[in-house]
Amino acid sequence: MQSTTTPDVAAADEIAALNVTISPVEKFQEYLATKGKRLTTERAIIVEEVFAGHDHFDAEHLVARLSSRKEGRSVSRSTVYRTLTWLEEAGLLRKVARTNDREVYEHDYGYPQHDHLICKQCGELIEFRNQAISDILDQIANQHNFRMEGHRLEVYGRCEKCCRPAQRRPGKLNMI
Amino acid sequence: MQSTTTPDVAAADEIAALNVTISPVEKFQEYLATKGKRLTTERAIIVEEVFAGHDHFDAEHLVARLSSRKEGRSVSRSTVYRTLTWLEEAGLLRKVARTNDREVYEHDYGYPQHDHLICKQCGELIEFRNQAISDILDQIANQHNFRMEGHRLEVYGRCEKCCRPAQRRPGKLNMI
DNA sequence: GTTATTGCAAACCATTTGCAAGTGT
DNA sequence: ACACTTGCAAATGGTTTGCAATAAC
Repeated sequence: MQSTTTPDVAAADEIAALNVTISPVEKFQEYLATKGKRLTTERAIIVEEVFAGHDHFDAEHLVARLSSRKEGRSVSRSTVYRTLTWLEEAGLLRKVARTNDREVYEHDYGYPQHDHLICKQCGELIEFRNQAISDILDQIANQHNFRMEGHRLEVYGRCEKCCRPAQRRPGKLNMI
Repeated sequence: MQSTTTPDVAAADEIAALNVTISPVEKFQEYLATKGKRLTTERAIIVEEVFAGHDHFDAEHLVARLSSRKEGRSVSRSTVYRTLTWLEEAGLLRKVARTNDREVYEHDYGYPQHDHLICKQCGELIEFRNQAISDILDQIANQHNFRMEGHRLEVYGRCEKCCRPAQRRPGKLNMI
């Protein structure tokens, strides 16, 4: 998993408040149907694994967790990649960053809109939410007669820990 | 080159107004010096080529323009890639998007801060500037004791042309 | 003369794809 | 039966890197 700072408690409440009427699997099922595709065992397994927590993750993480599972069927790398693509199209996931040359995904269904501060040193993703930015983007898109479908905002820099001149070993997991 | 919509005329004025005291090459030279690196002929050629216009471009574009030049020395693919990395670190360029699996660069020196609307259908990059967003980001970074060094905001969707139901052949250059 | 740099070709590596065997309806 | 899927292994393709020859100071 990606090291992650989860937002404040208020966020958790809001998540609960979101009117998630159907489960991720059902939602995916629904999307697949519109494309004449099927909800196979493998696809269901992947969706369940992905929505078991709400951490950020990349394809490799998923492959690692699914390709060697003891209980139940295991899922191949190709299928993971193929399914991630459908999940993104279905609006269940979105790519939010690129770390260590890998696309990082996170939930886009049943989870409030937000963006990230990304630490160049330790790679930590810090979530933040800001309605004003979304509003401004709507407005800008309108001005340009642009039909906005989504956005990706990555703020780069150094996180609090990595800024403090070496005390108790700041993170130095990845990146330069 | 990348298909690009240049900002309004006011922007051009503002560019001129920016107090660019030293040329990109000099600025690069300066940075290289701090790293004990040298400003070689190849590096100068690359910087000049890159700052000849202010279009968006990717490594491949540059390689194409520089590896087969008749006049003057030609520059190899490796050197182009290596130099792009230094130029980014030097603050002369920044990566603004990823199109067709390639990183897209643009000037970050002598050019006002802005972001882009990216058409998923034709790949066009439409620039827009908005001070409010920058201000909000400053504020958010502060709240998290995050030392912001830059950001990358990509707004995805369909551009005006590609939204209009097929009249005079909308762009369909790349992407899906 | 050192030390950094270039160019070439080979290596990398995340992601994609062809294809034969398998599965859902 | 028929179309969609899977898994494997091989291919892709942008980017990086090892290394011997070359250039900058």
